[in-house]
Amino acid sequence: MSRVTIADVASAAGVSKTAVSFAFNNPERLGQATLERVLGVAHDLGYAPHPAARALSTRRSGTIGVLIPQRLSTVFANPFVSELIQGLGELCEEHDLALLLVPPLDGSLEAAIRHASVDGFISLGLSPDDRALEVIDALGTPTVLVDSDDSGVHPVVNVDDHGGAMAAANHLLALGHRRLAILVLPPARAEMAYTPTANRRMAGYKAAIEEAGAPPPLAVTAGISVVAGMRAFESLPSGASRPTGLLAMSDMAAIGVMNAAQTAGMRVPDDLSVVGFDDLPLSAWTNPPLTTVRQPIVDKGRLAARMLIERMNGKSVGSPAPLSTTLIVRASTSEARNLDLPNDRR
Amino acid sequence: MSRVTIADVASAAGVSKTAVSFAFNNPERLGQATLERVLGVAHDLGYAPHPAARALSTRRSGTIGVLIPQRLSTVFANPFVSELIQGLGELCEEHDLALLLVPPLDGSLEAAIRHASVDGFISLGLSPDDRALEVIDALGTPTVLVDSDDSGVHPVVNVDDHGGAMAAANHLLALGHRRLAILVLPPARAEMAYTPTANRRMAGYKAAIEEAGAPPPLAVTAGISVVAGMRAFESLPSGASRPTGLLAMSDMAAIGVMNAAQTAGMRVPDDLSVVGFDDLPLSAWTNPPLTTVRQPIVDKGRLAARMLIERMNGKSVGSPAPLSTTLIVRASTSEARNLDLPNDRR
DNA sequence: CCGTTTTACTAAAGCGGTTTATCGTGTTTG
DNA sequence: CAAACACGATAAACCGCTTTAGTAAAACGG
Repeated sequence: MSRVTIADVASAAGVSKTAVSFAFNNPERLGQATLERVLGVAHDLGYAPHPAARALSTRRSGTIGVLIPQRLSTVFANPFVSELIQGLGELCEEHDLALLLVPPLDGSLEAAIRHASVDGFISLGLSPDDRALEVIDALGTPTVLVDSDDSGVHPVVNVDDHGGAMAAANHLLALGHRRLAILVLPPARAEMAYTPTANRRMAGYKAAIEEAGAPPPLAVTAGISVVAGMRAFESLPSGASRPTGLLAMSDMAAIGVMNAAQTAGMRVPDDLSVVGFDDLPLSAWTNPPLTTVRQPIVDKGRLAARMLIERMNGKSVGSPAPLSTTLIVRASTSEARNLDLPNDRR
Repeated sequence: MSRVTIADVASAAGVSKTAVSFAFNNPERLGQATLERVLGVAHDLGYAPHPAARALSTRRSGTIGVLIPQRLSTVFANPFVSELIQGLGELCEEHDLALLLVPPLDGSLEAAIRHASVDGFISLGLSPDDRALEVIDALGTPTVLVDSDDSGVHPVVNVDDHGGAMAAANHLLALGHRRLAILVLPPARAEMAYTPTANRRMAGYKAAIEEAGAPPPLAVTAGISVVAGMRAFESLPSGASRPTGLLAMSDMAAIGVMNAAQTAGMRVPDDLSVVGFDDLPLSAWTNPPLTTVRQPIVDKGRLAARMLIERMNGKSVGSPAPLSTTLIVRASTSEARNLDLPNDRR
């Protein structure tokens, strides 16, 4: 039982393949009577154009691809991606597009890109000089970068990471914290440099810390997951040099830190103040509710999709201004109490 | 600047298109020398086979589709889907498959199915007599149903909803609760009946309640989101007939109820005990941590993908036994205190 | 009533690959 | 030395659809 093709419909309706095709794509070129007959026959036979054949012919697949730099199981453990997809999805549905998740193929994102039948790509967290983007350029597929740097070749959607990070650090500094630790986002792909996002946030944290004249912070790389945050907490120094304030570049890691700290008998925020980044929906319900930097993730997805669709339609679009971030103060931060620091000039 | 085709490579290497194709798909049919030359030229030119052309020719797209019965923005607000995708993703990566999200096209899931270029479908929460599945049958695309009923035509992956629901209800009943409310999952698609999952859970709740001789519960339909849970709480009766125990069919709705209850000045679990369903990762960190029924969502995704891949390879597979569910008791439930019920036979 | 448009429909050429059947060549075999 | 046989490479058909160019018939205009 093979699929019903356009030829089947054509012969059943006693017309040419062209007529059947016109019935769907160019109805005004057919007479009223034949149009109805063809449509009727097609419906009765359950005919649907073969997507690949159509894509080959029209050079359009009706699909946009989301480049996932890591394993799906890693990436989807972070609600960030779900949020982004909500935004992308809204636009996709509006424009009748499907969404293809493109994780590395056999470990190679480049290979995956070549195999993906899409009209455009959304890239997540890739540095603009990533090899994967060279492959895309060779293919000529329209692409919009999310969380990257603007190198001029592709439009980029970013948020104000620097400002958000500064706000987070300033918040802790204003509460009197001096010994700070930073949980740095891991590289998007193995053996690569830190992500552009991580660099900007780091710069923001450091700018605020330096400006306040506080000692340089401790930086630890932690994956974007609760368990990674828990592990990161273990690696923090204890005793007198123990940090009293922690700046996490992701809410997930921040939650992990709070968990691990509480398990270790510390109180949050009394013994350790924690600030996250993202403001995921769940961060409002953690215990204690997380102080964090809100970034408009869904908007980001919406905007990126809108820009990509415009690019796919031939319009050229530039990178918009970074979307703004806001510090959301909840209960995971409080005044530094034990100011018995060696380097404290009280 | 058009894409590099197989013909370009062929003429550049001074061979036929066939030779180039063989170089990639049937290397042993080419001489050592030509093979290397062709591969070299192809690499230099940055050649990659056009996915649609390849799909048309081989009748394989290297993609599996996930049927999303509602809008992406609705569905991805529920971490359940992320979890499932983690499971699906593991198998996809193992088998070099991409994942296509297939939400309704212009409101029609049937139309979306016809447009999707996939080798198989994973269906979420669709009743086995859903019209969308008829379209799939006409297409002959291998399909595995998740959270459905076994009608014999497609393999189904389920968890023990009935047992899990009974355990949840028995837990509340054992704590002395008698006035219970149930938050029912909404239909998968607008204007349709309740999902098979909802029916099984409902049956489980009711069986336990009847067996315990408690009064029939109040049932309210609530979407799978925090705000839906909050709204559902508002619609519950207050005063003397106010339920003391609430059985939610999803953790998200349960969290919404807890939030709304606390906002309304009630204490959880003292004034209202809440049991969820799913055991999402975040449910362990809510305030208070949620008592819920754990279902192995990632396993479910893995299993469904494994079965689908087998079906795609021509093997016929049957539906496995429902995966087991476990009651996870946390802090959102406690003994019923105010037993001043009208219909209580203390 | 004949030339010109319009209308309604079709033949055939792609789109870019894969695959079957075939064809020279040089090597082995009877 | 002719026949058989690998071996290496290719021509051409095919996958299922879109679309350009073109044709026959009907409508129109003078």
